[in-house]
Amino acid sequence: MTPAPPATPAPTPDGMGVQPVPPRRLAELPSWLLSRAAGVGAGVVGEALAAHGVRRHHFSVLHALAEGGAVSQAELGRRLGLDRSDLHVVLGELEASGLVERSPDVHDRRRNSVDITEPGRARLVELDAAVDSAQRTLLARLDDAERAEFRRLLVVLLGDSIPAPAE
Amino acid sequence: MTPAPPATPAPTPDGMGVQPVPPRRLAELPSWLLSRAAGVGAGVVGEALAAHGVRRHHFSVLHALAEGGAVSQAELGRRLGLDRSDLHVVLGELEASGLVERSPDVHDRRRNSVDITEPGRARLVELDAAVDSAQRTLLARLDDAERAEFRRLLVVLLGDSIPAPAE
DNA sequence: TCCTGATCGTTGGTGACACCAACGTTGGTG
DNA sequence: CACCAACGTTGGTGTCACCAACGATCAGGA
Repeated sequence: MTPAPPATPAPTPDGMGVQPVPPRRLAELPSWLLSRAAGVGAGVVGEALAAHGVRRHHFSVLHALAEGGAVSQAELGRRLGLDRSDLHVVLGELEASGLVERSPDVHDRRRNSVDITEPGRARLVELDAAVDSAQRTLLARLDDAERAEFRRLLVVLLGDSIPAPAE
Repeated sequence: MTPAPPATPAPTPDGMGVQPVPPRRLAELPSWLLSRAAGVGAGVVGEALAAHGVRRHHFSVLHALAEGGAVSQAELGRRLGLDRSDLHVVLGELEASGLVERSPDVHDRRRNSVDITEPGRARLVELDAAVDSAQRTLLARLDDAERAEFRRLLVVLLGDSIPAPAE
């Protein structure tokens, strides 16, 4: 297929506005498309969250705590696929904002028990709405059936590499 | 929707090996799944390329040049959705490796005409093989029909936001 | 009991990638 | 000529992923 058109012999004044076309080979690569789509997704979601003063990791942490209750930092990192060191910073910021609480674990003094606060839950409600809106923006070009199938394929593709790609 | 299951009352000894489970809410978010999948893709592709001494941007640039012929740096950036400044670095590395050539544009002295070299084309053959292999790894859990549909959905989702999400 | 190894939180660093601001140079236009 | 746009370049910021090391703590076996 594609007998390889001998490279645009067209003059292509280079600067003009035919609109930029990526190399065909890249536009066919699943990994490239995936990276682009993820970039768009991170953009719209990040923007939506930034309007409420948080980043994506903060949102993830708040949800993990809201759903799973108080856990240690290490366990939190395991569930979200986040490195302990990165989590340390995120938790510091969340704690400074009063959205989470860190308290020493009475059963194991190595651990910090982290939990979401009431202000954290309140903030999470706003964030959820913003993120849902961002999802709609992201998936705007897909109909309902396509959205469902898209999500299904992503889940299948990821398989057990959720949440931590690292072995 | 989602009447909010009252948070796992299960004790969950926290440290134990049930395998980390991300919050349900996140596992349903298309943007989150997308980000994860893109991370996995970037991982396998990046690893494959690193074995040949290049990163993903180098691969993109080489392909753009191989398909489109010599172009200016700015036009290259437009086609690939890369910032001029980032491209500057990438081109410097590629030129140092002898895979591309920069020469002043005779018709417009502002521009550099960038083209791929013969060693560049040779390297690209290796890179293509490695990247194809990485795609197979990435899509291993999807059958042929699913892979086609997955790619189609990505293209539809991206719409005209290829290659530059930035307006 | 003591020793050993694993886990915890913390600190500090690296690399890839996206994006932005500014500069001097050059081209095109009024 | 004066002006603005585009070019390549330099230098910076922010997000995210990942890694190495430290002291403190816990659990298990000798």
